[in-house]
Amino acid sequence: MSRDRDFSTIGRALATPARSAFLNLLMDGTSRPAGELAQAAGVSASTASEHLAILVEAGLVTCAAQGRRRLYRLADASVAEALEALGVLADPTPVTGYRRSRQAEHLAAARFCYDHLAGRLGTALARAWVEAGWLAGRDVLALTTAGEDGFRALRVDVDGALVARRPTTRACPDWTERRPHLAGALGAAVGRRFLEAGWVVRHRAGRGLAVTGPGLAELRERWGVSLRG
Amino acid sequence: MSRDRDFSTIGRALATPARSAFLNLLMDGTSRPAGELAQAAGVSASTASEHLAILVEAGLVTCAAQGRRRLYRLADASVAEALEALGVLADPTPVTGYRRSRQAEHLAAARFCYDHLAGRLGTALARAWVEAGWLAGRDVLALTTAGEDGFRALRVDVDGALVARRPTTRACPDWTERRPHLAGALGAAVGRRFLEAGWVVRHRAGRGLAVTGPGLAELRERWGVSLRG
DNA sequence: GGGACGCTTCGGCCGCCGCCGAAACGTCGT
DNA sequence: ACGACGTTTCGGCGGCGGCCGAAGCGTCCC
Repeated sequence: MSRDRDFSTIGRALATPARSAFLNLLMDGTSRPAGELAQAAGVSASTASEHLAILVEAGLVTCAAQGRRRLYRLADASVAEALEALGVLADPTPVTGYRRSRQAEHLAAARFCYDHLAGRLGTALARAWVEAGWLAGRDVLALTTAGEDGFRALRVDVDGALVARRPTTRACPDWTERRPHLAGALGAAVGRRFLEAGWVVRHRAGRGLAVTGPGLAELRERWGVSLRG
Repeated sequence: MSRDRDFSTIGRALATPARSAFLNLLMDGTSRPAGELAQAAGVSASTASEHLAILVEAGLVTCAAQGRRRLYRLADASVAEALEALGVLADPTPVTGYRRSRQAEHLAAARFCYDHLAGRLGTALARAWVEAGWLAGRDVLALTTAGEDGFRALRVDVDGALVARRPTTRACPDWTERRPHLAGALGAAVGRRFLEAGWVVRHRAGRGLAVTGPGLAELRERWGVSLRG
């Protein structure tokens, strides 16, 4: 069975709560220093370092030195996709402590899922773009010709997304909402454009996104998108 | 971070070569007794029983008693999808022994990927159906209106696939070919139809498919599909 | 250059887990 | 009813791996 895949090595890499926590923290596509990951996961710096080495060894995470810090991030979009698929199977971890609620609410509103918009913002946009005829297939989110023009008008790099090596569009299951949001090369291009235009801003330390005033008004006017829970 | 997913429990479930081998054996959607899995993975019956209990506990496989035997199978299509996504990251296990070559060749030609056709057969069909205009998007495989009629003419249950809870179509990365094959509700409907019509037959003990004479001729005539490597 | 800082490496401890054989349990066939 | 068979449970062994503190290494800052 030379076609068999070895799930055990990757499985081992995922198999501890600390490493799972690290991956969750990195799933928004950000780069984070080892110390921050250690503190967030509640392990000592030395333990975190060992865990991170294992994740790098497994090819799930890459490390970039920046001065005396080392920044870790997911290795690849395919890693994020695999973790998303696994997340569909995994139960959400129980809420620990009441301080989480505001934070969780914040994340549910708008966040990045590796390189594309997720949360209520991501799913609402996907829904709106399907209704506008820009994307076809409620659960497929295929780009239509109308969508090509529409996204171009938003100054999203549609042409780059059309010739990218990975699929132009992909429906990514949103863990907090029940609906998919837009991923794939176009999803990433949309995310870049939203950041570049300042419609969303990455939250400093946290994982969420702030939606700026003009962006929020634009969203509500054009697509009837509301971020109310 | 109540949105976090616990990858560690599922990771543990995947984290041994024996359990990885079991999942590989079950990825074609078949149900297999514990003893067969034990023998295939090269562990004792008692060890296999423990491993299978762990996989059941993790929700990855289910167990159905049949007489004095117990048949194990993947729990769900979402499990197969997650394993596919993980398989993209995982290296293929090294070929062990030359006897594998015929077997591997056999699997590369045609096999089931949980509930849909894969291997050269699956990817060639997907390509042909894109060229025929039945599916749109080389890497998306969205169903077109022409495709609805076409698949109906093949007596594939298109309408069931259109209203299924899961996406109608999904592009599933084929590990042996470089191209995607058709998955999702329609992929499963196509697989059922091919079995029902006798165009393909599940191989007795192995994981491959036999393509029957009439089916093969039909494939070649209608879609120019060849199974030659 | 000296000290603070971030990270990794090392050594040692402890617990978990994979492995097996033997025994128990339930089912099938005669 | 009895033995054969498939599977699970149990007990015990051995090794891997997660955890930490201390020490080592490189970088930044005054």
